[in-house]
Amino acid sequence: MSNHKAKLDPASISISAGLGASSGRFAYDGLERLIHEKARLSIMTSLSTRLDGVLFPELKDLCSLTDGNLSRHLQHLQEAGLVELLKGHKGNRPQTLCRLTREGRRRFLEYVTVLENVVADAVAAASKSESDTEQNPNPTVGWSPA
Amino acid sequence: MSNHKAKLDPASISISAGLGASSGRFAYDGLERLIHEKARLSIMTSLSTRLDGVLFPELKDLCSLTDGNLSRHLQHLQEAGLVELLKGHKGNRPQTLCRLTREGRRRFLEYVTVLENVVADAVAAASKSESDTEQNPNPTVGWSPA
DNA sequence: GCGTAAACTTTCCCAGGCAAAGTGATCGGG
DNA sequence: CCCGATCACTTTGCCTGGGAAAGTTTACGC
Repeated sequence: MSNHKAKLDPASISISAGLGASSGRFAYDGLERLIHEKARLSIMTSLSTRLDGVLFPELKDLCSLTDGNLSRHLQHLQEAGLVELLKGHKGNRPQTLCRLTREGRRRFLEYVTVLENVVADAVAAASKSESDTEQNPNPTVGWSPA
Repeated sequence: MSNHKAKLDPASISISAGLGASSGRFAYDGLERLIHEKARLSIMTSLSTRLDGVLFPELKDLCSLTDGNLSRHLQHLQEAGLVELLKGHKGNRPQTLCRLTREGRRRFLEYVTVLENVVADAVAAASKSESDTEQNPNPTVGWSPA
């Protein structure tokens, strides 16, 4: 009677059994930090809808960012080669046009693919739980609370 | 210096004219930091697929996190009331069962809804650009690079 | 009983996000 | 004309908080 040392309660792994749950099933390695950050995700999404570019002030509004933060994040993205900042002037005022680079577009699309997986996982879980019992007040059998 | 050309170029603002871009179209306010953070997003998604809860070690594998980081993030989520940590023991080893609270489930679902919007925006942009010209090497007419 | 391993917790460091201040040009008013 | 306001950014600085590493406690092997 090896009450200890036993594997996990079979019930608890049965769900993932079919998948042969690999090491990091929910690790989402592809969610690179550079894009994932909320402010930058805003920027990238905005720019992806406007491949011809967006001017700094408008982008600021679209993302609801302050001047400083937008500037900073754009620098990061530029250094990483995801966006290009075309600095010109209208009249004599500076006028920066922000645009995705080809690489930026590629990386963003990659990122979004992973996001789709996250959403898919979450939605699958949500729809499954609808048919399930909501929450089991008495989890894993034979498990003793403190 | 002596360089004054005080003439506004109407062409350069024409781009944004059509949309009447609302304040924060791509701000995604609903992406709360607490959940959005990659590691925590992993945790929340994992737990959402297993409402009966997941044991610490398995969760660690699912998310590919180190002990320390998982512990830390779980604490955050617990303090915020999104997860509950049921500490018991199997044999005499400590055994922590991690589970979404009802509130956690609600908030996660909310979050995912926003994520779906992000994905939808990105996908819409991607499909649109397929039919468009890829990238215009010569943007905004009448706009002068530095 | 001593080292190793499992199952966490705690501590520390520093990247980086956000806000506030700075810059430099242009416009408006008196 | 000169002073202040405004636009379009850039720079600086603080301080959160994420991640690695070290610490702790109990159990098992030899």
